[in-house]
Order: sequence, then structure tokens, then C-alpha cells
Amino acid sequence: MRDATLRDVAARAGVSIRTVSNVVNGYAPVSDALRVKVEAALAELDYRPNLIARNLKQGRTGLLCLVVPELDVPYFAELARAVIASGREHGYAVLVDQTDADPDRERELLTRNSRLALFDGLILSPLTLSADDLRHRGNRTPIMLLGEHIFDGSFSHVAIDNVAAARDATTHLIGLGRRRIAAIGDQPYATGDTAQLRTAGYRQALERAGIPLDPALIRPTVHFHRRLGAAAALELMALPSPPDAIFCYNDLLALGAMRALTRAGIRVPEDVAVIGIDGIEEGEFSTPSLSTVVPDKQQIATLAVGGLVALIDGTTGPIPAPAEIRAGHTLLVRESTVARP
Amino acid sequence: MRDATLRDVAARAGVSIRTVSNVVNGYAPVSDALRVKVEAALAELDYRPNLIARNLKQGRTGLLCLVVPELDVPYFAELARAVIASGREHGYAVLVDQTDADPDRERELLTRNSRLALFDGLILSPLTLSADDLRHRGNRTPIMLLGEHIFDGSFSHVAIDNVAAARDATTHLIGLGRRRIAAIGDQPYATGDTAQLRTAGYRQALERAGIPLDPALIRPTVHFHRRLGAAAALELMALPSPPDAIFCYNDLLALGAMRALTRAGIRVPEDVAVIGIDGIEEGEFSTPSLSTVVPDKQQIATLAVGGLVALIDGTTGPIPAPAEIRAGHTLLVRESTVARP
DNA sequence: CAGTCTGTCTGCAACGATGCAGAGCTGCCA
DNA sequence: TGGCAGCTCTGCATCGTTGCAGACAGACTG
Repeated sequence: MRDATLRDVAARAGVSIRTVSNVVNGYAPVSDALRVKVEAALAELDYRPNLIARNLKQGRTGLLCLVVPELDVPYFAELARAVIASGREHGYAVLVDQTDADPDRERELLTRNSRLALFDGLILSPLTLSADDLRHRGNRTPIMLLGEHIFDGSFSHVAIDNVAAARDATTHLIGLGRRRIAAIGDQPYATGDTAQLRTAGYRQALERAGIPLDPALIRPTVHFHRRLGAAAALELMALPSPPDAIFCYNDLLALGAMRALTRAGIRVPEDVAVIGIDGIEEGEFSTPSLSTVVPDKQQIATLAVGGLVALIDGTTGPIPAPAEIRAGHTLLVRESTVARP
Repeated sequence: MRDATLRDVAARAGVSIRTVSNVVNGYAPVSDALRVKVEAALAELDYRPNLIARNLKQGRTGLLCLVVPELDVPYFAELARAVIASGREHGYAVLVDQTDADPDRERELLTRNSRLALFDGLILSPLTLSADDLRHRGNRTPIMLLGEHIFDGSFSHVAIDNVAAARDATTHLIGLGRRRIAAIGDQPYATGDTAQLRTAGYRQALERAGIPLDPALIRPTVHFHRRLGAAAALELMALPSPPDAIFCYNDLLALGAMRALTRAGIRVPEDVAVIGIDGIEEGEFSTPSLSTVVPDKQQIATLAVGGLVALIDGTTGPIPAPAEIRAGHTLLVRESTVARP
């Protein structure tokens, strides 16, 4: 059976459609007599408002969408939690979409007919999209970007200082007396912006400490999953002169590397110290627990949602200029770099 | 500036609204001359169809929503990937909502004005909802349930055989010669249905092996996170006669337990064997790697999405009866129960 | 040449809700 | 009694799109 509409309820109660709407929304005063009749009719017909129709009239849905490459990368799952919480504070429901790190899927989002046009705004963590893709996109939904990948000033953008984060991690290893420090996760090609910033921070730290750079110690990986971290760690240990510390560009790489090292009988941190970036909970419970640089996820979420809401409100007012917004990070030292006594 | 509408484009091109619509959608044949004019106008005005309006007219959005308690529980993140993939195969985009395991948030979903009414269907993994909550819900969006929590025959429902899964895990431990086998994760109260089924499977396995049940070895936990697994493991080891194996009701509990045991100098699996349920990737890279019972997530997703799509299509045809649908599971033996040689 | 068909194109109504302007009634005051 | 204000309530237009029925012109058939 078709859902009851305002028209059905109105007919049943013998009043106008408009009055039923008023009762439902409490917009205008309605006499008690009519209210009772209308409410009875509402109940009898089990009326439920059609949100699509309401949204069409009002021009908004109250929904935001967070788009991430992969939800089963814990960093994104933890970030999602924070974004959802921030969205609620602003009165928006946040839903999460996953692109599977697929360039076509990312581009599909920006299509003329993208179903995401139903959302009032998008928070997008792009992997392969270019600034051009964004500028020529087929819909006009306000967008806030996460991460360093795209930054050319045309879009607002929240990220930690990746150079500083990588520098902090590497400097920590140097402070422990390590000298052959490897890096896992470089991506020396167009879409590897974030990785390249981390490489830059790694190099800065070495340079400031006067440690010469050995290119053989920088291992690229096409993505940031455990498996590639494990493989890269083994490659590094097979070098003629293997590293005594490894800086991984995220925690998953680090956890994979630790697993491979431990299995190969190499002690972490005694033989090789390992550190990552992301501050995921998994690293607190690994053996050994993982030292890491923790991005302030709550701050990232707050800034991103706040900025996006300003953009959305701005569509009927002054539009805030695109801004590069920095979130904080902190070093978290655990057993993978400093063994417990 | 307001977005251009079909009306604007029609005025510009000097044709009817309907013809513009035909050009946009390719529904009816349009002569080349007109098509060129219309396409020029479309481009000049940068027309983008209003999806809300289109959806209102068509009565569907092509969106499904997967609702889970917590995305940063890896099982749900991995399941989400599978559900999203299955949704795409049926031509639906799947978005993910998280309730933070909050009963109020769960109930909010079923509200008359829930924003989820925008979706064509819901796949719901409920934690605290009762069958009554569902029956009296304020919207009529088709629903498919995941997990054992609610099952009274009024709703379709996909789950593994939790009793068998728990029995398989416990039997594996018994097969290793373990005799004092503990269980972490029981929830002996109304909303703990899944946990109770796993306890039942655990007891069945002991019974079949003729091992007496020691209630002191069953540790309840209010949720299934790493921290509580760690705490429960330590409590168990403090018993006068501690266990030689622990069956945890999910992998996170098991990973937490392993971490606590290792840190306390207790060897896994030599002193205590540990097994979980969920088959999350994290267990493949932990030290030691985690034995587990793996639910067939792809099958769960396929069955859930398939069933939901049938329900949705059924709203204009015969509605399939609510069914209890079983997905498979397999035992995966790794280092936490059988040490590598 | 009339009649029919085909291929284009159009106008109207509808999806289900809300914004707006005003109608009708009542009561009050001068 | 006339005029006005205030409270309810209503009808109409509208959001932007698509479904439907039909108009119209030109081509084809007999």
C-alpha cells in the first residue's frame, strides 16, 4: 500500500492540506478541536512525511558525506568517528562513503549525476584527484578537503604539518642514538604528495643531525598497508648494511614491518627501532606497542566540519575564502622505540 | 547564483522544458539541429540536474545505508567494504552510518523523521534494538538485519551460526590437548544475544569432550574491545588455577588478551593458547598471529544486499517472507594456538 | 490525392511537501 | 452599529523534474 500523504490525511480529517502540515510541524496555531481531529487521522493512516519532498522544497537535506579511500584502514575509521561527532554538533548527520582507493570511483563522485548531490556538503579525503578534476566537477556541492594531496589554494583544506610530523618521528629515532635510519612509504610520483612531504621531513631531520642520506634506505610503497610494510622491512634487512631504525609513513606499514622483523628473529626495538604515523589504537596493543606520531583527529574533524558548514551557510551569504588549515600532532613514544625496563 | 534549471535552459535554447529533459536523459529522439542548440544552452548555463527533484518524481534514490555500531571495530569496517561492493553490483550506492553503539542513536534511526528515510533500504547491525522497536518504527524503509541480536521471525536476517562457530573454536583448543579453557565476552543480559549463543557453543564443545564447565573461567565483558580483553585475561591468570587456553568472542578481545599475556611474560601459545572470532586482518600481523573463526563476510554482504534489494523491489510486487539466512564460517589456525616450528 | 504512419516536439499534470497572501470569523471598542 | 484587530484556516503557487497524451509536419502507401 502507498504511504499516506498530507492530502490523504487532510481528506480523512476534513481539513485542508495546509492545516495538516501545520499540525505536523507546529508552524501555525491550530485550534484544539481541529488538532485532535487531525492527529487522529494522522494516527489512523500512519502518516510519515516524505523527506524527499520536504527536501526539494527546502533545498537541503541536513546530510553531510565523508568520503575516504578505505574504511578498513583504521586511521580513516577513527577519523570517521570524530567527523560524525562534529557533524552532530552542527545538526548534520554524517554518512561515510568509501572509494576503495579507485581513481574512477573518486572521479565518479564529482560527476554531474553523482548521487552525492543529495548531500549538503562533502568532506573528501582524495587519493588521486587533481585540483583540475575538482574545479571541473559536475556538481556544486560544497567541498572540504582532508590531507595534503590537493593544495593549490582553490579549495579549503585541513591537514597536519606532514613535514614536521615526519621530522619529529625521525628526530626521535636520532635522539635514541640510531644512525642508519630507513624510511618506508615514499611515493615519488604525481599522486604521492603526502608521502613526499613525509620524505622531506625525514630528510630534514637527517640533515639537521648531520647524518648523510642513503637513498637505499628509502623504500617506496604504492599504498600504506601492513603487507607492504612487512615486505619492505625484509628488503631493508637484506641490505649489506641494514638499518637500525625504520620510520614508516603510517602505522599500518609499521605494524607490518614489526611483524616481519619479529618473525625473522630481529628484536624491536633492540636491533631495529620502529615508528609510524597515525596513532591508531592497534598500535597500543601490538607487541611491542608502537611508537607513533598522532594527528589530532578530533581537531581535524572539528575544523573540517566547521569549515564545511561555513561554506554551506555561505551559499546564501558571504562565502569564506579557501583556506589552508593546520591541525596539530604529537609524538607518542612506546615500546617499539624505547623498550620497557 | 541559483543553479540553472531545465526551465532556464529551455528558455535559452528556445525549446520546451520537456525537450531539454529529453536531451539530458536521451529518452526520446531529438533532431540534431535541436540537440545542438540545447546542448549549447546546457553548457552555457552549466546545467546540473537536481537529484532531489528527480528522486521525488521517481520515488527512489538509489542509495542504501549500512548502519553499524562502530566503524573502528575492524570487523565492521571489513564488512562495510563487502557490502559496498555488493551494493554496486545491484546498482546501489551504499553509505555507512555509525551509531556509536548508543541505544538512543539506534532508536533515532527508526524515527518518523529519520533522515535515513532518504534511502531506498537499510542494512542494520543492531546492538540494543528490540524487535518491538523495529515493528513500531516510524518509517517504512525496507530493512535487512545483520547478526543474531534480533530474531523473532518478523524481519529478514543474515548471520553466521554463532553456536557452531564458538563450538569450532573451542573444539580446536580441546584438540590441542588444552583442558582448562576460558571464555571472554559473555553478556548474560537482554541485549547480549550473540554473546550468549557463543557461550552456548563453548559449553557444547566442553560437554562433548567431557570437560567439566568451570564458571570461573567465563568472563563477561560489556563490549568487545581490546582493552577489556586485556583486563579479562589478567583476571583469568590471577585465578588459583589459571587457564591453558582462552576462547575470545571476537578478535579484538583476543588481541587485547594476547597483548596482556605477552606483557606479563606469559607465552602464547605455549602457556596459553588464544583464539578469536571475526578473521580481521589485524590478526594476521599480530605477534603471534591470531587463530580465529572467519565469518564469510562477502557471503554475508551478498545475502544481505540481495535480500534487501528483493524487499525493495517487493514494495511494487510480491514481498518475500522474512527469512533467517545463514552465512558460512571457517576455522583459521595461526600461531596463537599452534606455534611455528 | 486522401489516408496513414512515423518521427519530433510540446503542454499539462503530477510527485508531496511548504511559503505566502488572504478569507472568514469572532470579539472588542468607540 | 461600524470598524478594526487577531486568530484560524485555506487555496494557490512553487520547488525541479518526469510521465503521458497528443499536436504537428512530412513522408509514405494505395
